[in-house]
Amino acid sequence: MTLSDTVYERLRTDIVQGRFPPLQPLRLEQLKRDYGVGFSPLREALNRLQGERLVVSAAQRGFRVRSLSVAEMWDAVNSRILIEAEALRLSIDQGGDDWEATLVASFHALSLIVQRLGTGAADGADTAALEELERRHREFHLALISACGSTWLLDFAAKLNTETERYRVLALRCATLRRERDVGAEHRAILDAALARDPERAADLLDAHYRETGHFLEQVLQDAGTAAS
Amino acid sequence: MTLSDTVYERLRTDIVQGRFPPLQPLRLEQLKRDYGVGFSPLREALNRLQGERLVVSAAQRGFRVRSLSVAEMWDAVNSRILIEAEALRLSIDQGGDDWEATLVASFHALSLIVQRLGTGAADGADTAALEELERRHREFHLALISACGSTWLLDFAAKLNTETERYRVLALRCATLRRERDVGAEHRAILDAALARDPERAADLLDAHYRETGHFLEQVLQDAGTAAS
DNA sequence: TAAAGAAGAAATTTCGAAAATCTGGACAAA
DNA sequence: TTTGTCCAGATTTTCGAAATTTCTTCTTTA
Repeated sequence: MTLSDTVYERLRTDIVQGRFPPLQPLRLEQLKRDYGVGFSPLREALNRLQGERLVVSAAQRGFRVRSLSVAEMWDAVNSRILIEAEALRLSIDQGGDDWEATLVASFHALSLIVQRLGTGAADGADTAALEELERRHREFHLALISACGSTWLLDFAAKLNTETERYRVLALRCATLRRERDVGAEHRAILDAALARDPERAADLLDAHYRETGHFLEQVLQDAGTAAS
Repeated sequence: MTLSDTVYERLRTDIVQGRFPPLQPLRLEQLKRDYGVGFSPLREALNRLQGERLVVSAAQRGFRVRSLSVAEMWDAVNSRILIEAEALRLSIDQGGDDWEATLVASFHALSLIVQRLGTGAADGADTAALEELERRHREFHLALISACGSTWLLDFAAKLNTETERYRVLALRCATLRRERDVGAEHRAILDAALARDPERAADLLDAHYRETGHFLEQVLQDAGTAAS
């Protein structure tokens, strides 16, 4: 693990977590001090983040955090539906026993932490638990498509996941309203369809799941926007 | 335009054109001499190329050109079909007069150079003309999907295009057999379906076009493989 | 002979200084 | 007032040396 890799991951999470506001210039001198590294690993990390579309750069003008908007959120959500629905169909077609095993396991791990958070401490307070929730959520959705056999689709899905994660984090920050629908039930339905080897039903459920999440995020962002203005 | 950008583009074309054999380590000292630049712009360019999956890297072990294989080619082709077919449907739905204009224009430009190459000089000799053909071919396919309104789909399509270009270049290098089918007619059929605003027919034709190209590339690669062994 | 280890060579990675470029403001000219 | 130019400070970008790690080769040992 090189310094570049470390800085890359730290910058990545800091951007996804919204530590740097969108469109804010990322000053190298400041990052140098904050992360305690030289220019080289910083610039290498930023160049990689550009490929993931987390930052944008203009020649001689350095790097900025990429913007956020409702329109861009829907672009990411729709693209994600297209790619993950197909990857899920392929996984259902090609996945073996080991795939089913990791699928059930990751769903169970997700259910456990959802239950714990639902019954346990106050919501929003325990950031560590929320990060663990996000991690297991990502693991479950990754497990669904992990047997698709396409490195490109998995690559694209990962990029779109981090992109949409930026919006989920933002929603958690400024969400006063609670989520009405039962996301756990949606996950279970997708799992059931996958285990039943029904590609079309599974893909449709995944589509609806992401679309619902998109509507939820849109509502939160708009409420936050009007509340802020 | 910074030095990093220049080096990035040069490395990119050199890799796509097959100047560096797949899996060969890219020695920084040698690249430094070849391109006449320091370490910094080189490493920045390589980090960006990693995001496009043209090179791979291992910690403390530098960069290598990514491998080529028939299986990976089909992965890229199938992913490309999924993404560009959807982008084409969206373009047909949302494209205006200006879209149709650039579409017709880019098709015409492509037809011109195809005609010139067909009747003109010996095939394979004029590399400049072949590069221009490749450029216009890319322009036409980009024009088809340019009105889709999704930055993510356009981004993915661009990456997959350069990936498949690696195989097209390879095929041009070692192809002794000539291509039987009329690619120009396929392009015209796609153009007609797009102008007729028939999304399903256009998507199906695009699908068949890329699939056919995939079969062609597979055959060339296998022939080259058996001929070499 | 095979395996393990050490020394030397080669390559990558990182750092900070230096060069190149941009930004904003002061000042002059129209 | 507006427009254009030039300078100083700030910032990005590039370079080559130094530090770190990996690879190679030779030697030793069982």
